[in-house]
Amino acid sequence: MEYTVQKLGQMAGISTRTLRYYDEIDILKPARMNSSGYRIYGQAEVDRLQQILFFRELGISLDKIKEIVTDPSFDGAKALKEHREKLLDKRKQLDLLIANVEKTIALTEGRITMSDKEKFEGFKQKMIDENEKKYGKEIRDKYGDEVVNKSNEKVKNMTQEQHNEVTRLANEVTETLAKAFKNGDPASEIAQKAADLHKKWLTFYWSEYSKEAHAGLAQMYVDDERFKAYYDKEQPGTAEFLRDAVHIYTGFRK
Amino acid sequence: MEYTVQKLGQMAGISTRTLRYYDEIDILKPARMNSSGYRIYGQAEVDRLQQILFFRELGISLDKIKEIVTDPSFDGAKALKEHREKLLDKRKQLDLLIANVEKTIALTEGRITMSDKEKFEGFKQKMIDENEKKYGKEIRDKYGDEVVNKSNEKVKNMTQEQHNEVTRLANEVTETLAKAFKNGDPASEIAQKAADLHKKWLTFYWSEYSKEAHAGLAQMYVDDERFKAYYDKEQPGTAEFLRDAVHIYTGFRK
DNA sequence: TATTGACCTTCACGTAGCGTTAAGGTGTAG
DNA sequence: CTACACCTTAACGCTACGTGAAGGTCAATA
Repeated sequence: MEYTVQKLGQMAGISTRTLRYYDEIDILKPARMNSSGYRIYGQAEVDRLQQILFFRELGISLDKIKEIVTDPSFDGAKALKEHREKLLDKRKQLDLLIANVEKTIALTEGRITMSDKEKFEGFKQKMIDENEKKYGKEIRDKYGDEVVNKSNEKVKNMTQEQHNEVTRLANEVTETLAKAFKNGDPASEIAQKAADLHKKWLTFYWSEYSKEAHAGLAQMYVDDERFKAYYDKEQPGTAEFLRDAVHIYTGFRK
Repeated sequence: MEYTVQKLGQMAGISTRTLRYYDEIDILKPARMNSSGYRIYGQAEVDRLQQILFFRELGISLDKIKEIVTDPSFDGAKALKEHREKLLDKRKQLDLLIANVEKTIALTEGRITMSDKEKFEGFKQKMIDENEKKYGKEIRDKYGDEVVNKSNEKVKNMTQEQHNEVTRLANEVTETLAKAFKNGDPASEIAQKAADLHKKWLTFYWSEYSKEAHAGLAQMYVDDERFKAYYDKEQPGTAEFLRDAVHIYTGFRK
């Protein structure tokens, strides 16, 4: 079977421009050109393109892909591992970014009061770091130990406050869940509220929240006897009920 | 105080090129030019630059930043929220990518046997999706329901196997932890092994693992009575011990 | 057979946010 | 007077293509 740019592109779900570009950078050359200068691809090129697209989906640069697909002795596994490290770093960065953006939103929305603001030790630390970088010792001489000490103190306060809040939330989850369980529908409004409270409670412990992780944790409550017993102690079946509610809440489908 | 490009750049930790670029795109103009055409910045420009760099660190494009810092009535909070959504999408993508890269590594390393390969329903589904996209109905007519059914069956097997494995791991965590607790040092080799096993156990429930989340969960074991009791039921203090071991394991410092 | 319309080709500019020469003027210390 | 550090503008480079523009090719149809 032979293909022109457009046919191959349609098959692979990529543009003709991309194919010409891959030709240009010597990553995928057509099998031959016909008499009119059209690019003609054969089966071997289709296979190679699949490889290329596979690696591309892993976010690997075309340069690396070129090495992988042209040199058969190239250590693809090693490249993949290095790539994984880069991805993990990237995610770490991204998580920090998200946390900072969320804190900023909270600040601008005024959801956090003035005294609360100071609780963002990390945020403040970041500010301090930045200031240090920008103004060197000037600022440190001016505020120095005072700021650091005050800040540490606030962290202690926050921990105390957080603990109160998290305990309150945990109770609320239990209560709401018990009520919801009585009507028996995990999709009901009150059951969904329980799932939402559960999420809020969770976010005190998780630096980042993801629906997948939340759904996974809910499943864990059922799978692990130790946790299951806790949720079931008042009314057997509550663990499953919470799991179902959370799965609906997170949009998770088995 | 007045600054030339280099002085301001050093203060802010950015290059002179960046400052000229910001001038070029009208995001930060110097206060004035001196007789030789040098850029001279004043205090107002320093403040503005700080704002710019702040938003830049949040990963916001210079275009958006321009809107934010030039138009004081611009809804910065809204922009931030939109930006947050983009970041969250990005992280979702990234998580998928990482999962796939890790699966691919496992495959190429042969850590997964042939029969195990088929357990990657998600992976296989991805392959199927790709094939569908590439070859349309051809492939579905050919393999169609057969593949789907077989695949679903495998998932069930996997779930069963996973459950066995996770139960085994949970026991191993408990045993190792009990042994480690006797010598009392959360930094000891055996305590760290317990933390490692705990991580392995966790990864059955979390689609992504992060040290922060792991450390957070460990803290949760202590803070929440319901969980604390489980860990402490054999030997009081085990929950704290596990938390300390995990915090050391993850390199988490309070 | 001429025309239409869908296909193909090669340039070549645009994207974001600067890094990096290159070529040349300015400021100041010795 | 000469170094040498600083400043300027101009312009290409980076990724992985998208998006025309200008023009040739192919198959079907009037």
